[in-house]
Amino acid sequence: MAELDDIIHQPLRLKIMAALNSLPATAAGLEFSRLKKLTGATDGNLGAHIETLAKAGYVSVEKAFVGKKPQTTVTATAAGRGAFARHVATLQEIIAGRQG
Amino acid sequence: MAELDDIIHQPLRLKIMAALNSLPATAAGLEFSRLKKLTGATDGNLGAHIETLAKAGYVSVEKAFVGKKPQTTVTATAAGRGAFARHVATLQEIIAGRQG
DNA sequence: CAGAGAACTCTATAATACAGAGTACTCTCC
DNA sequence: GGAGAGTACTCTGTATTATAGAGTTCTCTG
Repeated sequence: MAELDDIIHQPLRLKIMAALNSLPATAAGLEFSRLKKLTGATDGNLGAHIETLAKAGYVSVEKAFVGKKPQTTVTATAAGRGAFARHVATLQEIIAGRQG
Repeated sequence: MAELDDIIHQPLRLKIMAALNSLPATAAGLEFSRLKKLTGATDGNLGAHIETLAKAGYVSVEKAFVGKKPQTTVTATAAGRGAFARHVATLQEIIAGRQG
């Protein structure tokens, strides 16, 4: 049976990747605060999971200042989009109950 | 954002539930050894996860003797089928990136 | 200066997952 | 009858992880 990607499988990270993936590849990404609202995660938790994804090379993180406030923007990398697509395909295979 | 079912989300348990769910509701279920082959899990691991699913009321476990060998058959309960269906729906919602 | 907002890092706890060893019972083969 | 294998565990130990929450740094506003 096909193997799931542990990095992506975690619920919060799955949500993050899905949210980023739903954007066109040319889009800028999502800001920290937007992801926080979408996922309902706490600051610390979200930051930790973004780091896990970044370490895996699935997202890139850009820090900038908007006005004088810090703003972190998270974008899915090509590798991240690929891994997400494969993960979803694997999920669908499992869900369909293809046995073998 | 919708919440995933922790019991079902674990990869091995997801595979078990998917395999059981792919059978018609009238079917007898799957034997321990068949599930072991399908999932690639070890005996102990598989037993433990079946117990977790059974405790949650998602599967029922029947022990019988076939010839003189013990045979354990695992069947999805109505609750289990419902929870699995909801879980899959939630997954699909997340994957589709519906934001909000 | 006090307070608030952004985006953390760090710490501590609690829950898992998983492998592997060991157990109990039964069958087959010599 | 004894050795070895198969089924389906239970138990133990380790290692990873998730998560909350506290504390930190910087900046702006009143």
